[in-house]
Amino acid sequence: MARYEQIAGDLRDAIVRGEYAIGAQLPSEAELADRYGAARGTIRQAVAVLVNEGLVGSRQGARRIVLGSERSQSFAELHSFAQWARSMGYRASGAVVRSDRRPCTQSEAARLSLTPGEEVLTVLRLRRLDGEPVLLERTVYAGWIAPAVERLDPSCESVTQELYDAVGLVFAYGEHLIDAVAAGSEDARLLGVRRGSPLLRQRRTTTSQEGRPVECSDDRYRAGSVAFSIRNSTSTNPLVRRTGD
Amino acid sequence: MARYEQIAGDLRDAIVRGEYAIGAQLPSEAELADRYGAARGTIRQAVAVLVNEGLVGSRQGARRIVLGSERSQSFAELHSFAQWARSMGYRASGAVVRSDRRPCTQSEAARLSLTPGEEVLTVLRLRRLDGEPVLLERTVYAGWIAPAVERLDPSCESVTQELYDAVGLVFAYGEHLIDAVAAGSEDARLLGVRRGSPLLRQRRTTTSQEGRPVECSDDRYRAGSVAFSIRNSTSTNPLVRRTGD
DNA sequence: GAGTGGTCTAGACCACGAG
DNA sequence: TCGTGGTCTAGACCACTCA
Repeated sequence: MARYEQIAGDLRDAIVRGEYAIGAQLPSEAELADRYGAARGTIRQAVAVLVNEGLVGSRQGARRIVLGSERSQSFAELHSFAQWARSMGYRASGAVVRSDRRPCTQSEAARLSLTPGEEVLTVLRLRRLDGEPVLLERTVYAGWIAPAVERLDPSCESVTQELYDAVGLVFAYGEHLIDAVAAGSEDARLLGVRRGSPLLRQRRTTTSQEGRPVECSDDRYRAGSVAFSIRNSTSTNPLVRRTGD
Repeated sequence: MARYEQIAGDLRDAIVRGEYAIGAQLPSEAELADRYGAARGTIRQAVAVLVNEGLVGSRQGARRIVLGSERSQSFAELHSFAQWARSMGYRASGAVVRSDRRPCTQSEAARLSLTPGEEVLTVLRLRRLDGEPVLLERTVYAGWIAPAVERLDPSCESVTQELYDAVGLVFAYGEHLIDAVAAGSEDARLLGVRRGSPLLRQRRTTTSQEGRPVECSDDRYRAGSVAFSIRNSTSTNPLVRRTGD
């Protein structure tokens, strides 16, 4: 592990332990450099990690301050519902409801960098948390990955994990659009809610390490089962409002 | 403007103009350093901006690649509905429906770093986009900022802007919890939707530059009016799933 | 093995904040 | 005014990817 990661971890632990209260000042860069025997650049890199996590606030001229003390999830595995569930202590399961090959639409072609009409694989998957249905995924896979997806166990726990094991595919980058929709009749039936009741929708496009679009998906969570959490600051802001589209 | 910001802007423009296609490689750091006459560190800082925006992907050992080409919003003003609306070409308006002082609850005390029972100001505000009601804000302000909030014009366009002008307060940091809920009867009446219809809810806590909690709010968007957009990668991941709470 | 990005150092100057 | 974080440089070594 890199030196700056160790230092970041050390500082994070101190914050989580409550050694620095919320609103309290962190030591200056010079002092930290001294304490850890590292160059100022390394210290800055370490503190930048905490700033990105939203635990620490930073402004030119003033000492850095502690903003929060809650340890967030390990971020590395957002795309895997199963891995997230496990880390939260839930038992995740899933089942393929339907699976079809068909030519892609215009908009799918654009989102997956395909030529219109090229074949894609669509999969409807129901995901459960401790047996409770919470998520309905309507996923469109690019044709080139379709065979590997079709070979998967329909009730496998983690598609992400299985695809990595099978063909070394890593879901590296994602774009997400989050809004609320009313449950359609199929949604309602499978998720066990009333038609028209609120669902949290996450439309995403996932890309491989090489920048190749792999899948796009319309995921619908039962209301009350899951929320998305984001931390930000005026300077670094991952969250963008968009008009519904 | 800093040198690295200029370079980042230059590269971003080139990507947006399509000079680098999606999936294409960016020039190496050495080449960019040469081209811009800057040190490698400065180039790295510039490229890091694009990586954070999700436009560019980066892995050790391989050339950086272009992931997307859509210009995201200027991020600096997330907390201001009005400023976001203006930048999107909409006309924002707002009106205070109700405003009350009362002792804070236990959970509000925790979220705003107050002592239980301390007085807070609660404001119910309806926000419109081009005249259409789209957002209902139920905001709880810490007592120390309440007087400034009460002096505001009830129909002022941007609370953020007005508070900055009036008392120099900057909303610097935020924590957000996003989920979907059914419209209650008050929600339905004010937003002009049916009771029980889906709303996108954003619960947030906002903090001043000094790390002092200012307000927490329950914001509900009419479905279809707005979506939240997020870009991420396996290494830098601002988005965290949480169980509904 | 060559090229590339990731880490780290040591030092400089500047812009901003707080007292 | 002085301490602090923000920017920038120049050079070094390492880990990784890819042909």
